[in-house]
Amino acid sequence: MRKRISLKDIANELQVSTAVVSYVLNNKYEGRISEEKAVRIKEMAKQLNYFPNYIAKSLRKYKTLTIGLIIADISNLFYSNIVRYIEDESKKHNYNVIFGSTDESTDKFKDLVQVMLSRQVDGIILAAPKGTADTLVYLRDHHIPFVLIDRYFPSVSDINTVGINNYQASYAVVEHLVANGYKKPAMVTLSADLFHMQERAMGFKNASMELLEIKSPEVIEIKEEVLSEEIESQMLSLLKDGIDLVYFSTNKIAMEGLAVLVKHNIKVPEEMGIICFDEADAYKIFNTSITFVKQPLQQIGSESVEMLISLINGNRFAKSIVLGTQIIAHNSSAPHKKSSK
Amino acid sequence: MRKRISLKDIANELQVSTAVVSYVLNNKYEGRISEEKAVRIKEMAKQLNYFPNYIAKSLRKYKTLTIGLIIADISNLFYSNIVRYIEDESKKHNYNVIFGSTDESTDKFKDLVQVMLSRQVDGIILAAPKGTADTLVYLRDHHIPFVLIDRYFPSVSDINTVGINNYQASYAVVEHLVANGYKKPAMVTLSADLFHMQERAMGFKNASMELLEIKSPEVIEIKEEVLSEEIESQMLSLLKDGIDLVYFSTNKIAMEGLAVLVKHNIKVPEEMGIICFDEADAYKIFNTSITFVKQPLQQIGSESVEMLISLINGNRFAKSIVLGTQIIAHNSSAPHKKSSK
DNA sequence: AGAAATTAGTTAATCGATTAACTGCAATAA
DNA sequence: TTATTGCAGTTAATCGATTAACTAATTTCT
Repeated sequence: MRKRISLKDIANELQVSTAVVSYVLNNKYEGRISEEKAVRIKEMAKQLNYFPNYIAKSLRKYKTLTIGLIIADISNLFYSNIVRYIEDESKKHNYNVIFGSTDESTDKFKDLVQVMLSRQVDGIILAAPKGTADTLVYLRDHHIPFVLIDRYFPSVSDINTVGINNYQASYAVVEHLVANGYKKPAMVTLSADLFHMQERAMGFKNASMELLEIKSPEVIEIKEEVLSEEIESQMLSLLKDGIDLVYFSTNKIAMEGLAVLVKHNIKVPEEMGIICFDEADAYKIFNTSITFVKQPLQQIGSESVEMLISLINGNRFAKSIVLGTQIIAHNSSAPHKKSSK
Repeated sequence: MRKRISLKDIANELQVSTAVVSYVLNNKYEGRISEEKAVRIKEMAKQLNYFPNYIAKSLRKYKTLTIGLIIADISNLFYSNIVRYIEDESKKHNYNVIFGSTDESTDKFKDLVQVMLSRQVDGIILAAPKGTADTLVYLRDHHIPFVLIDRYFPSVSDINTVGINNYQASYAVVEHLVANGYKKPAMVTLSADLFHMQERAMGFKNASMELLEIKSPEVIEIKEEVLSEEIESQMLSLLKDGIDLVYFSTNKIAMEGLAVLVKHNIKVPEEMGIICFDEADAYKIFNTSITFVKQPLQQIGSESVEMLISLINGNRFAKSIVLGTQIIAHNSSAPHKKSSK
């Protein structure tokens, strides 16, 4: 089948040992091998179309130049974007990426970690699902380089993370909507098992209480599995209750929620203001331009790769990077009709 | 750092050779090793938390259980969906996926192929960009298992492909629009370097000529780099020219095109009917439900993996799988006002 | 009883590349 | 002249797992 050229082939061809060939092709031959021979070896390598066997290299060097990437779902817009940035940054450092999706399943996650380790990845970037603190502790205690992205596990100390300040992001959303005259906002979110989602909700709640003096801010939690069935009635009842702006906590929820507005021909922002978490190309086909919270996806990607590589290279200092978010204001949260200066 | 348990550790612990341990843990010990010893080895393996080193396994067995996946862009909806199906199917067969994006660049593609080969992937699933026929020939002639998806290279024979009939898909689009009373359709597509895109356009052209007796069917080609700038004027001039339906040839174009319709408040389908290629979750936030051509993404994913694995396992018969598409009819191409029975 | 077969293992080469430690030889220094 | 240094390589162990070929003891068959 596939008979690739090995160091030995080059060595045989030129009647030298494999050692010289290895030295030369790795440019570690100064003061060892004559320039003349080095040149001939390089030429022969090119002529035979030699490419090193990374598997053999890896076995010997204990480095695979491979990063494991574990996310919730590669087909999810948010992740596929981050993944692209991680891919690009990894390539810059000559690393490859092997990935897997958890679908937020603890079991799948643990399997994936084990698979990655069996394949001797040099490190792992992961968005861990709930209930996996023990795995993170295991990785940490075994000094396996990893970076937690997007998520937080406050119960696990001394780990490396890259993410955003979800509390603050939501707080800023409320500040924005208050500034634009909205008085009765609601948040629609997924049933919050994950800490960062809880933070996102807390930011909204606290800001609503503090800035709008709402005693019990409206936060609707919907289970992911029944999202598309339940969101319609929930949205309609929010409208009936006089909610003047809805804040969707993720892209996916936003799509479903906006679909309800379209279906019932609810005017945005006149009847209901809208703010979404995360950017989407698709927002532009909605009839009103959408205000959204923009996460620095590229930075999350590049910082996490850099951090991981620094860990791989022996850095032992736990570090958390918290990146800022931006509110990109558009018409869906434009100054409210009922507002008055 | 990371000191993983090896076969040797288990062997030392039990004062046996590594061979027995290997035999036992691979369940190849019937008639070789006593059941009693086998049990003790398995227990010890569990106790020491042994996991095999796949790098060593790979080097020895010439199999990495890894599939290389090369696509245009992982952050593109179409690919991220396919990738997810490929991931799932691969996992079923105990394969892992290592991937890379080409951005339709010939150089990046060739680099990626070389990287994959250096990493000794067992096979490659690829959506090759234009100008890479030579690489495909190289792979074919070196008997490196690979499956071409989505794209076609008619100049390269005897290769394995999984895709759809683009010509037919477009032809069916025209049949549909004719049945609904549209008379003057246009197609908006990307500048067509790629054969499958040319096919998509040809299907539209020929069907328009044959079914609508249009002498020179309107096919607007836009370069990807200037898509968002140019599409607006193009769409408006189509409207002015009395075009009654626009057929977008990809998801990305559709998003941009629909955005123009929203911006100018053009009524769909009254002023202009719409048909898109490919599904998108986001269509539901458009003010009219969208008619689209549905590709069998899951099948493309699973068939390509199965085909690749069959090649890896020694199958040498070139095979092309052409999957059917469906038109999912919605309001954006509903019977036209000017139409009459 | 002696040959053949079965059982229960061991030995050692191998996959491809790396690299510490060594060998000769020539040139330079003391 | 002898010792030291530099040059140009080679040798062989190693990474971890696999597996063909072997050994040695016991059992079965005729």
